[in-house]
Amino acid sequence: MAQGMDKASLGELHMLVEHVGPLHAGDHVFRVGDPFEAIAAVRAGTVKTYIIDPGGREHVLGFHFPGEVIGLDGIDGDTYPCNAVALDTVMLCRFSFPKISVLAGRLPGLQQHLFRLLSRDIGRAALLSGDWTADERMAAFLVTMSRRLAARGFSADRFQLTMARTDIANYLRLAPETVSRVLKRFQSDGLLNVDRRELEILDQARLGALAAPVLWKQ
Amino acid sequence: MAQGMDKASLGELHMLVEHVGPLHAGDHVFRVGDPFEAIAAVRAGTVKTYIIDPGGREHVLGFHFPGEVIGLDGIDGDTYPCNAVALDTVMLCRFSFPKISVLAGRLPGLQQHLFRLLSRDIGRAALLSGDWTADERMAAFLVTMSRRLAARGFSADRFQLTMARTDIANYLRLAPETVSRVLKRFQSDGLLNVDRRELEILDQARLGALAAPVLWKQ
DNA sequence: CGTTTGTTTGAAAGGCTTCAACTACAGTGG
DNA sequence: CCACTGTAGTTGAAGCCTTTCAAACAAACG
Repeated sequence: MAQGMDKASLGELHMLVEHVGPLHAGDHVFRVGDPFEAIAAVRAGTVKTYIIDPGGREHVLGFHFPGEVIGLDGIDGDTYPCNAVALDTVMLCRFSFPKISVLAGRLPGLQQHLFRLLSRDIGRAALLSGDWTADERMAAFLVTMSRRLAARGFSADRFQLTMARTDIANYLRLAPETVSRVLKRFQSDGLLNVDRRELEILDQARLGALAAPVLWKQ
Repeated sequence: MAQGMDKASLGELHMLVEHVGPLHAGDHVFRVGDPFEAIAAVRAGTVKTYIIDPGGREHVLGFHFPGEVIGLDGIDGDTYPCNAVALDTVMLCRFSFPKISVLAGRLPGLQQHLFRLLSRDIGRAALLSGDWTADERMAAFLVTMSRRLAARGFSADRFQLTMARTDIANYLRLAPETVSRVLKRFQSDGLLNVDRRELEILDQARLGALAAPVLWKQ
């Protein structure tokens, strides 16, 4: 959150940061309809955002790793439009939105940063759209996760699938059975090793090639 | 663009508006890689935004009708990430983004309006995602188009499909043949009449019911 | 009037889902 | 420590929807 801002500005930012946590698996950060008051940055753990449609089916909107921001889609409205739940042990920083919004009026750097965060999310949603094959979706999911974790200092080749297969399926708009089958085939093709929720990517190059049609924009 | 703003503010806004047009079918508003300088509001006609993937396939990102804003996704970066082309005779208002951005720092109402515009687009992209059937997609497309046109004073029941079948197909991630077949079936089911690009919705209720699973969020 | 582009129609093929059953694991209480 | 129970994950077979391929057709344009 510190880009184009001087030290004094950062000082002001610290004034409106509230540290939250630890939350445990299953704890909710916010729920649909909760009054929108703050956005939050994940400091540790994984947060899943999702909605339940009228038919009772769950749609996973995204997974959020350390360094990433949740709650941005609440800005257009006075309540959160989705649920956010911790998948493991989670630490957060809450930023009061009214306060940050006022501050943004005085700090062009902050305003621009917020504009950019919002604008970026418009594009990110496009990952899901498109009629990709199950293989392409899964590869793109794994490559994206690997990159995002690596950007935060974690291993790009070994990490945990902190979410259930069902969550992955709901995120990728696939049946859980398909997720299972694709992962198995990827393993027998030597692309990766997967044991329960432990994942090791063996061939980033080939996996990236599979994901390429989906990720060419990023 | 006038919400929570007083007359003096509106006066300032008029200072940075530039009227553009008329553009004719096939004329581009901007192209991928053009320097991002402005957002634009459609005053008349239809604008299609799209990208060409490395395989040469066109992906239609959206259609934009009078009263709607294009170019927002350029904010995160210094060039436009997509192409915008006129589908018929188009009139535009250009808003210089650097200027509007500075002004937003002084007008909290404008800043909030921009935040909301951006935030809303994050959600809108979700229309495409989801693994809906061809019928559901087409119904949602027609209902959404009808509503948006009606919101601007046009007829909700009779309007022109200003875009080609191929464009609709690329937008809905369907084959053009499927678009053709679905429209034909809708017609023989008494949902609508379609003659070339002229469309009349005969049964908004049933069409809305078909689209409901896709549109329940809006 | 011929050519090009866009649209429609038909038949076959493919990929994912659905349904059903089975397996593995974690937590619980005996 | 071990059986038990419930949840999560895996595996197999059948079915369905959309795509693909191919061709006919219509409209627009020179």
